Amino acid sequence: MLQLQVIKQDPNLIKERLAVKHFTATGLVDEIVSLDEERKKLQLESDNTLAKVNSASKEIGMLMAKGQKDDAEKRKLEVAGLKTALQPIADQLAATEKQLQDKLVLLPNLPSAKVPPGKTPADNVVVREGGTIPVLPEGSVPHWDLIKKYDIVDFETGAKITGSGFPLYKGKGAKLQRALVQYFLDFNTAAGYTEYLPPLMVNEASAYGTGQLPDKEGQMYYMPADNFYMIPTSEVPVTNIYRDTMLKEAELPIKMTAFSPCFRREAGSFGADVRGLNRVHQFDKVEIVQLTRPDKSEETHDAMVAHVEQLLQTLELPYRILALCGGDMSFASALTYDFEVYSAAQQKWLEVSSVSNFEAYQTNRMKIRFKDSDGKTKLVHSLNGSSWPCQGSWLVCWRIIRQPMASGCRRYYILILEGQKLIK
RNA sequence: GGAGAGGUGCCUGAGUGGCCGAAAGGGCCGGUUUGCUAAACCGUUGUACGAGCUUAAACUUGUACCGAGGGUUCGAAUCCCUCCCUCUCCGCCA
Repeated sequence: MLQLQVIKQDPNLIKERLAVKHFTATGLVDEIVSLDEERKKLQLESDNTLAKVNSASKEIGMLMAKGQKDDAEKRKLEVAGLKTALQPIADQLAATEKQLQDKLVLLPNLPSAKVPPGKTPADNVVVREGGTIPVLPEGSVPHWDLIKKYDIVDFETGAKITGSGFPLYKGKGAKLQRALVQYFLDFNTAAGYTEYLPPLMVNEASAYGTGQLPDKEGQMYYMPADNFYMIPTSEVPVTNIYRDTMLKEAELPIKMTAFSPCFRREAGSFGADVRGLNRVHQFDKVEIVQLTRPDKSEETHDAMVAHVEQLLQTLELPYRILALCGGDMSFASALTYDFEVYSAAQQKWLEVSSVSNFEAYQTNRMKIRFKDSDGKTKLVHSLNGSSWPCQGSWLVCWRIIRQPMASGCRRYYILILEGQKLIK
């Protein structure tokens, strides 16, 4: 969430910036400012009363020690009076704090200055393109048909075991999946990211920390018996590693990568978008996360975009990078670049990765801070990006099967054995 | 799931109702001493939200925080309740 300090500094600027995201409830900002004023007044009142209670209690202790029981009893009555008077103030203070908090979490992150204006995906701006769009031979079919033909992903059996949207990888399909995970993780660790294998369920505090709660509650699988959520991305457990932590400046930047299956209910999705592996309830993903100094997050974002771009280049996929416009960005993001790969068979661009800078929005919730060289405590910035969602792998799969570089398949198996770079 | 022992500051660890935001040791940082290093000695060393002063910082000051949340009490790290976590033993175990 946004820092209260920042909002108070220039409420009008906040309103202007939020307008870029087409966030219209700017009355919220005013409410927050006045709730905070209210909170301060109540706190002052409450603190002053408590101070009186504390000093009276100390006196009572001393009077008791001296044996002056009657005086002590008198003071006790006084304290009782103070506490009665305090009760409504304390209640009001707690209510005001809660209201303030509830309003604060409703404000999305401010878009960075780099965010292009616009409302819909059509307004996103292409930043760069790379690779060559292949010309498919006559009679080419999309991946969901190829998968069937080669019997490497079995949706029907997945649906039988669990339900629709839970693919069952089989034989070479399973092996390719494993090989790609290895390849992407190795690619990331070679760039200095520390590898993690996180828990696949998280508690409420973690889901709240990265902003999935309360925003995305209905989109996560929930285990009521233990109050756990299945992770929708490893960003959640990985970013939460440092929740409530005071970092040393020298520890920054922190670069983490993790593979995990991801679970999403995708409630409300339907139609062509959900065909094949385009959108499923369980998919595998390798994620990169960085925690940086605030003044470094912009260049870190560029570096992470370049990193994912290189990865796509090694796969020789036709890609483009989009700067998401204000209206298409996610709630918590300040700047998002999407990667799309062109599927010649589906004849459309498919999102394969998304690299976002959250600035202090997530870390403010999670209280991930560091001491700067001037001794000031500051929030770090958090960024993350997917370096591989399932779609990407199956576009690769398409290449392996359709293109003459059929040896590529073997190439990935070599990767499993050697754990090394992509061999050309 | 049952029984027991625990959870205190950066770390170890003391603290069973007031003088405890918290002993002691270690670490860290600053200083003195010193060819250098080490050692020794002195000092400092939490977070959050307020108030005062201030351009600001520094500083002074209030409140809260000893796993989390409630309760008892004039007063809680300390007593009671619930929950979470760690360790030991027993049970269960696809």
